Amino acid sequence: MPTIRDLAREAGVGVGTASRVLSGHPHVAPATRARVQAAMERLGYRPSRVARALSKGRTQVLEVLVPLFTRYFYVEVLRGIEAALAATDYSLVIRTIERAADRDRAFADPCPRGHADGVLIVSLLPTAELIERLARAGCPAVLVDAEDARLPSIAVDHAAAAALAVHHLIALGHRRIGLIDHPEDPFAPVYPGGRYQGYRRALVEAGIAPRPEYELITDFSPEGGGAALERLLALAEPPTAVFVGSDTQAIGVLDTARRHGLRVPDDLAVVGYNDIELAQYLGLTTVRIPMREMGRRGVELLLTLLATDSPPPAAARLPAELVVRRTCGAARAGGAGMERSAL
Amino acid sequence: MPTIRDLAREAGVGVGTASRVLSGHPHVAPATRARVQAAMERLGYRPSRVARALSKGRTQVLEVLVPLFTRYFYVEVLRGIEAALAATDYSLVIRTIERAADRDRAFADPCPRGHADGVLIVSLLPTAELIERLARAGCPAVLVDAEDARLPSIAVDHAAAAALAVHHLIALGHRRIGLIDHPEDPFAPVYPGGRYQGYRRALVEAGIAPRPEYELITDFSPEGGGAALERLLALAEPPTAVFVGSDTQAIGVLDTARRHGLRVPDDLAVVGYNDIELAQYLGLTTVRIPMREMGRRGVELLLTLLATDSPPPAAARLPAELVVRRTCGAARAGGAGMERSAL
DNA sequence: TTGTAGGCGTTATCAG
DNA sequence: CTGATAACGCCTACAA
Repeated sequence: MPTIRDLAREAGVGVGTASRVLSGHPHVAPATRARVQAAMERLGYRPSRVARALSKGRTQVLEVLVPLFTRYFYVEVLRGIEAALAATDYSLVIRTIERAADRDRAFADPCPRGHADGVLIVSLLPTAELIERLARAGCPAVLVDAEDARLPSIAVDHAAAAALAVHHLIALGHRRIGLIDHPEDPFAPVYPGGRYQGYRRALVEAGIAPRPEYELITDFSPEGGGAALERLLALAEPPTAVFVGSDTQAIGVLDTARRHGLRVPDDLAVVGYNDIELAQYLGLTTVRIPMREMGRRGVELLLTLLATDSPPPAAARLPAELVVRRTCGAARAGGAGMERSAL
Repeated sequence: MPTIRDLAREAGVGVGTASRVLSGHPHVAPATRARVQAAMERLGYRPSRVARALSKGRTQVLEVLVPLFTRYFYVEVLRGIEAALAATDYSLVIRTIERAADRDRAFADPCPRGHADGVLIVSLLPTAELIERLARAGCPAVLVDAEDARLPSIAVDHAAAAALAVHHLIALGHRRIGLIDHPEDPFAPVYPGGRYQGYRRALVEAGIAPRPEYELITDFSPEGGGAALERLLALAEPPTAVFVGSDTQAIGVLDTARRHGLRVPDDLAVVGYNDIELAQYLGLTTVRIPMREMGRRGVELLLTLLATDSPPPAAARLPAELVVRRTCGAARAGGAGMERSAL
């Protein structure tokens, strides 16, 4: 592999000049520039990113810390990040945190001496130690789908989003509304009980007394959702509607309802959470969380921090949105699209 | 940020010694090693990855080129890659190729002068130019879900996998079998018509004459699948079974069938392709493609190339597997699990 | 076993 | 406008 020295020799110029044309510096004679470019072509020369990084103190790499690669939610966030980065010349290194040990390892040394100019922390709560370390290393970081007063962030008010769903069910006349939720990831208690709080708040605001037996926490899976519904149906006075903390669990809820001969939404109204792709094919009414948007905005914020000398730390909250489909019983009369019929 | 020089001074040793304990070199006196480690602790010293990379000529970074971040298939492959890498101290930089232009840009400069020690190319066919460039740069590369004689690869025989599905339908007594497939990604014609070939081959082997009007190519989406089925149903003699080139399209097929009052599998048997997570909840019979496994094996192969001096180029083919569920009409009598009932 | 010096490929500084 | 030359932080002989 030719180095910049080879390039300079080939072009008959000094390395300084060669470097200048590489970096697109202005003060180079057009003729000289052309000579160097021709030499580049001949040699098939490509500058070394690492050498450049060492010299400039910038790697042109952003790192993202994200839990559970597989989950649709995170993939969508990543997608937003990726899209926002495509236009820039930053590379993206992704680090998945699946176990608490991973978290500690990743948090032990983020960009500091590492290879990244900045970090995007998704749905994870940084430890005080990490924050301190980042600050000391002058490594900008932004939180996505998480909040901490010490760091800029792009988040969603999950309590408000959940309340949206429950208010909707109340408006449809339901008084007995169950909650089927999933536990927060143990190592990522980003919004402890956010949805639960929103659920409770909505009930209270409507003057409905919460019933503890209606509030269930189960696995983040269709099976988990189905099992929870079984328990609700076994009650002396089962709910007439359920708010499910994830569309994934809602799949199991719908399935179990159908197996019990319950008509959705007539016998049981169901509202999910997240608005995964599948939701529309199930006709699932759900709360749309702006996943890609959060990723995109997170990148924008981080790039701003990177560019600006005086980092303006900010905390933005994106709105969630209720998507009304078939399973809540409030579908608009018209438009019998595919979304109305899958279950 | 302290450098290795600060560390050496703090520990009262030379930089050489400091470097040796950092790299875990053997010839260091235990007492000296302890002193250096204590100094590391005090200073909160972290070695610079870029400096090390420049010096050693190794970045400890692997790059993966993958089309369409969003697609379940690729996410699964990435997941396999990620899992295999978690145990190592390699980082992963992901580059998504969404447009032909992206492809050219990424192919223009892979690891060569870049920041990666090796490349994983997923479901993409490298140009001759890229292969040549990789070779010249001594940058190992492996193909995942793609094949090229000049590069080691981990792939699946999509024609054989498709034949698996069609043979199954034939064995169930079907003679009129339709094909609903999606176009290969225009810039990634990895297995041109692989599924189509398998479909045709299976028919021919069973002595069934192919009917061109049964062979449809539509969008990679549920809507695309649904629309295709509409066309098949409009035929004078509609098929009694369809093999669908992706589970995503099969979702639309099932939905459309139901809307037409067709019972699946009695009136129409359906077999999908890929075995996405949702397939089990739809009771969809499908062909399981070992997505994660391909990713994992790809990494293993690449790491071997990286470690070995004499790169043993290999080409492995992983077997696909038919997953029999409800939509083909061959479900086993027992076990009425959730998978049997979602539609 | 340990310290010193040279080099990895660029960029930035500073004379010319 | 251009050409040397000193960093950048680390690793690896080589010498002690």
